[in-house]
Amino acid sequence: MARQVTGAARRVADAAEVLRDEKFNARRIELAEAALETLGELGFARTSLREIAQNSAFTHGVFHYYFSDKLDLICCCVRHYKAKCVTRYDEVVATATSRDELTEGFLAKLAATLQNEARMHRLWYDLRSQAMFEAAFRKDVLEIDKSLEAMIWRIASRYAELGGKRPVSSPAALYALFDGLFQSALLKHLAGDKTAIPELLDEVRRLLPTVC
Amino acid sequence: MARQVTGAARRVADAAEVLRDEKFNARRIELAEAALETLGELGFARTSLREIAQNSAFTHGVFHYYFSDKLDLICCCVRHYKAKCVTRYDEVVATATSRDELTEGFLAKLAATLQNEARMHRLWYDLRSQAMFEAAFRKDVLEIDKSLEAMIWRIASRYAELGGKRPVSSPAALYALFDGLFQSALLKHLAGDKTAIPELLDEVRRLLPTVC
DNA sequence: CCAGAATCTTGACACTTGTCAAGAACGAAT
DNA sequence: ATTCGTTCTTGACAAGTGTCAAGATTCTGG
Repeated sequence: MARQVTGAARRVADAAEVLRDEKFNARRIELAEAALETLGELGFARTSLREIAQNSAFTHGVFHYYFSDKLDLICCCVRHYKAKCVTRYDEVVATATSRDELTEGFLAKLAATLQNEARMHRLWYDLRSQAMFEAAFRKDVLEIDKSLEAMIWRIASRYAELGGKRPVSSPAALYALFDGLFQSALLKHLAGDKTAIPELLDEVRRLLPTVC
Repeated sequence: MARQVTGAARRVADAAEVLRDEKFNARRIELAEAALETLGELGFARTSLREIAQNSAFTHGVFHYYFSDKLDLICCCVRHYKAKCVTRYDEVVATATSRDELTEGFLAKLAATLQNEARMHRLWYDLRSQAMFEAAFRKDVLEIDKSLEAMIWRIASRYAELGGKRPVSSPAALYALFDGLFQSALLKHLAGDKTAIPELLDEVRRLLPTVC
């Protein structure tokens, strides 16, 4: 009987703890999201915790309550960023019923991303470069890179399938190609080059049928 | 007569000034080279002028005598880095007399670069990312990117020529592909992945005949 | 309603940063 | 040898950094 009571109490306590953990985690993500704003604006090198706090509804002390240090915060940002990114094209892949439809859906999303989320993406490239110096970032970055590669591979596979073919190169090479093109277009776009986006689209439109 | 004297004096003075300028510039490059050491070690975000000075034979004040500010120094570093980089494969292109020879020469240089100059190259990717945030870097970075694209194109053209073919894709796409592969391999290599280099070589060996 | 825990604010700390200026050391022309 | 312009060193400055701890505030279970 006593054991049952303690068992029940334990369960209640556990549930409470889970709830607290969830709340804690939700807050972490809120903070990470706020941090991503400033990081996307200034880049890793120029972003300080106080700057992040000032551009958000929080005070700089809160960040140390929820994160052990700055790296911890930024790792959380990177991980959170991932979840948003890697499913970007999945709807297009799922709904397209022809090669043309897939192409146009892909290109449209590509252009929109470059246009509207340039800051988030330059941050991604920044952090991926940081991972070459800072070991703490590597695990997460490599994982995201893998997810992005898989994402591109899903598009290419579907595209090939719709044409009754198979992709002619490896997932790694395909990802390298598209990522390289995107990165280059992003830089040009940020530099004010109006032709960057249409040229990327042309290039991809030309490339797709030759690689899949 | 007086005019001739002043003319001669002017010429002497000019020569002296040119000499001083050259010396000044040589010093700038020395300093830039020293800075590149530390930048390659720590990355842009973590490198301070004092750190650069401490890892070199100079004191931190000298840098302000030769450069107007930190950005000026780093721009000089980037520009200097370029000169070293863009001719890396030219000898191979010039001397190879068959597709195999070109392939093996290219792959050997690729592997050596990844092995021995990883720090310089991660710095390049770091600075290219910085250019997405800092407008002052963009001009130089875009220019270097163009030079690297041309370098890759020279290899591909020669490779195609040796097989009596023509490259099947644009210079931009080819550069994106190889740069993307290199960047990914570099990150894996720095993360301690022993297979990164051989896998890159395999990939490139497989790719070359299909793109040219 | 109240005690104790969770959450948040504030201000301080030790340290690093880029920049600059005063002057020392040096070199070359007179 | 002296003088003058170049080159370099040193030390200081203000601003900004991550981190932390003491206390205020808010939330919550009893």
